[in-house]
Amino acid sequence: MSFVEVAIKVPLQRTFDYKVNEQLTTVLQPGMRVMVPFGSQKKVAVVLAIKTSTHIASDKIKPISAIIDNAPILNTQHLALLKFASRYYCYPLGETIHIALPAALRQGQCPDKTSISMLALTEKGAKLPSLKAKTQLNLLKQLAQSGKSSLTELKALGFNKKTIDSLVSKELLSQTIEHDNQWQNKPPTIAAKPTLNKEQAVACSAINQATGFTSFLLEGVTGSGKTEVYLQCLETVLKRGHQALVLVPEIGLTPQTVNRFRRRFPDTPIMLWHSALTDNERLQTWRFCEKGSCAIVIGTRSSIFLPFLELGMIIVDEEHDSSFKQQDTLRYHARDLAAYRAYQQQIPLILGSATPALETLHRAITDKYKLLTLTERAQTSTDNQFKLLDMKGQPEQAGIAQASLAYMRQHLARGKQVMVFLNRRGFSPTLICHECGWLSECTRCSTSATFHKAIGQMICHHCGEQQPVPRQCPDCGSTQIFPNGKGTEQIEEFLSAEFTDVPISRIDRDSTRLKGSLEKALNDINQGGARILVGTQMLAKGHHFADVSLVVILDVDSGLYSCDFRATEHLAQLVTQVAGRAGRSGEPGQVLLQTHFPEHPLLQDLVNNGYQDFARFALTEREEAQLPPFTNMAIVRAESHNIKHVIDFLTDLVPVGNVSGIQLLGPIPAPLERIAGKYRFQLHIQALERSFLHQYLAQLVDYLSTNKLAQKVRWSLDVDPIDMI
DNA sequence: AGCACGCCGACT
DNA sequence: GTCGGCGTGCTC
Repeated sequence: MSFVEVAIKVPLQRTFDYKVNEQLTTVLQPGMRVMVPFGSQKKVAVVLAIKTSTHIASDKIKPISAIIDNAPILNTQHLALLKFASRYYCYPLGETIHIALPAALRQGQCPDKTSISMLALTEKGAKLPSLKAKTQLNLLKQLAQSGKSSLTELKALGFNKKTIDSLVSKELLSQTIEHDNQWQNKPPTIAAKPTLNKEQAVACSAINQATGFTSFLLEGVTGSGKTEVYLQCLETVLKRGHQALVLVPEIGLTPQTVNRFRRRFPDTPIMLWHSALTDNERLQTWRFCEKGSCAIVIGTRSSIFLPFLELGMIIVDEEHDSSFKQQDTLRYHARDLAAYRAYQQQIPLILGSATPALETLHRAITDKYKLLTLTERAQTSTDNQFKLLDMKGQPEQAGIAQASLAYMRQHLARGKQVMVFLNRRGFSPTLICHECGWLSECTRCSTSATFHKAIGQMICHHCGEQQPVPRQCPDCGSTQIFPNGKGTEQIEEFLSAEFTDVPISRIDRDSTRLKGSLEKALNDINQGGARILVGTQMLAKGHHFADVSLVVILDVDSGLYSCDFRATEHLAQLVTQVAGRAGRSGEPGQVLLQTHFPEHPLLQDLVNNGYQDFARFALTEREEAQLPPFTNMAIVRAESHNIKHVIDFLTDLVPVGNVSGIQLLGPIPAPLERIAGKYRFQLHIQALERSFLHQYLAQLVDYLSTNKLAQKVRWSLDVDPIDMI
C-alpha cells in the first residue's frame, strides 16, 4: 500500500495523508492536484509527497477519490518556494498554495489558455489621422506609445470597447491573436537604445557577467537611469532565451513604464500582473508563464508566485516600497521571496531604489549584496536645492507659509510648475467646536473623522465609516464648529483663491477614484494644463513631470516624532522621492520643507548630505537601539470587541516557548487601539538570531493551535513586520 | 475555515 | 413533541 501526503486549504499547520492504489503511484507526482474526502466534504488537495508508510492509524486513513492532473501544476522548485513561504511566515501550507494559484486551478478545474488578443495601430492608424472623437485619438496616441496593448490593458486606462471597435472598423486599429507558441526563444528585436553613461555601463556589465545567484542593490538617485539598466540587463536575459520577472510597487505599474518596455522589445511577449486583473486574465498569464510563452512579466507583489518555465532574472523596482509586503493573510514580503527564488534558481536579483530600505542597505554594506551606485542625473548637472523652512513664528494660511507662497509666485512667474505635497487627503482631519473643544471622531475607531467638504461627509480613513457633517456640536449644541488641521482638499481650495488665474490639479485617492482619471490628470499636467499640483504620496511615486521646478512639502514634522521606529526612514524616503519630482526640466529644482524643527539632526543630515548619508547614519542608530535589521522581529496581533479577551489571550502567550535569546514586549495597545469597534493589542517578539526566532515561532504556533483563548479573538502573526499598526 | 454533533429554549 | 440557537471538537 502507498500513501500520499497532501496540502489542503484549511487553517491548520499540518498536512494530511491518504491511501492510494499501488498502480496509481506510478502516475502520481508531487505538485499534482487530487480530490480527497475531508470530513464530510470533498476538497481539492495538492500532492506534496508519495510515500510507503504513514503514522496515521489504518482505521482513520481514507483513499483519495480522484487524480485531477496528468502533470504537476506546481513543479518541485515552485513547491519548495511555497513551502518556504509557509514556514517562514508561519502560515498554513494549504492556504499558502491557495493564495498562489489562479481561481480556476484552486477549484480543481484544468482550463488552458492558448491565445491572447492584442491591439495595435494599422499603417493608416500610425499616421494619427485627425479625428473628431477625442477619446479615439487618445487611444491612438496611447498605442503609438506602447506599440501594442491587450484589450484589458486599454480598458484599465479608461477606454471602452466601443471606442476600440469603432477604430477597428475604421481600419486604424488591428486586432491580432497572439498564440502561446509564438515566442520560442528566438532572438528578440531590440529597438534603438541610448548609450549608457559610465556608471550605468559598470552596473550593466557587473550584472550581465554574474553567474549563478548574485544580488545587486542598484542605488540610483531619481532620474539616474535605473530603468535603462534594467532594460539592457533584460536584453541579455532575453538573448539567452530566458524569462524575467519585474516586480513593481502597486502604484508603479504605470502605462509610461510599460510602454517603455514594450517599445524596447517590440516583438517580445510582455504581460502585466496586478490586482485589477480578472480570474480569466490571471489564468492566462499563469499559463503563458508556465509554457515559457511569456518572456517578461511586469507585476505587483503577487507575481512572485507565477510559474516560470525558465526564469533568468528578477528585478525589484523601488524595492523599499511598502506595498511589496502583504498586510493580511500570508504576510509575505515579495522582495524577500524574490531573494529566495533567485537563490533557488541561481539567477541574478536586482533591487533598485533611490532610497533603499535600511534592511537592504545593511545587506549591501555587509557584502551580502553587491552595491552598484548611479549618481549622475540625466537631465540636470546639479542636485536639487533643499531648504528647511522654519515654521516657528512664520505667518501661514492653510498650513502654507508666506515664504512658501513667495517662492511659488517666483517659479510660476518663470512659467514653471509647482508641486505642493501633503500626505493627508480630505479637507481637514477633524472638525473642532469653538465653544467646548469637541473634536469629530469615528464612532468605531480611536481616530478622528475626516471632513470631506466636496462631498459633504465625515469619513473615517481607517474603517471607511461615513457620517453626515454635523451642523451643531453634538456635545454643547454650538454652531461654532470649524475645520481643524489641513488636508489636500483645503490646500487646493486655498491655492485656487490665492492664484486665481493658475490652473490647479489635485491628485489623491479621492480625485482619482474613477478608472483612468489618474492617467487623464497626469497627461493634463504634462501638457501644461495644470500649473500647481497638490497631492498626497500618489504624486511622489514614479511619475515624470517635465516642468516642475519647485516642490513644497507641507507637513514634515509628523514623521519626526512617531512611535513607529521606521517613521523617520519612511519620511526620508518620501521626502527624497517627492523631491525627485522636481528638477527634470534641465535646471536644478528647489525643495522646501516646512518644519518646526529645522535643527533636527535627521532633517539636517537628509537635507545637507542626502538620503545615502542619512540612511547610513540611521543604520548606526538602529544598531545602537538593537532594532531591525540588527534584530529579527515578529508581532502577534489580536483584536476583539471584548478587550479582556484580547489582553488575556496575549498575556497567556508570554510564558510559552523555551528558546533562549528571545525578547518579548507586551501586551501593548496597538497604535490605533480601536478600529471598527474592535480593541487591538500586540505582542512584540525579538531575537538576535533568525533561527531562534523561527524556533520560537514554531512553538508559539503549535501552542496556538490548541489554545482555547485563541478562538475568542482574531489573531495574526506578522514576521518581519514593516509597520506597527 | 467548514461542518456535524449536542444540548437547551420557544414554537405549532 | 421539534426547530434552531451557537458552543465544542475534528478533519488523514
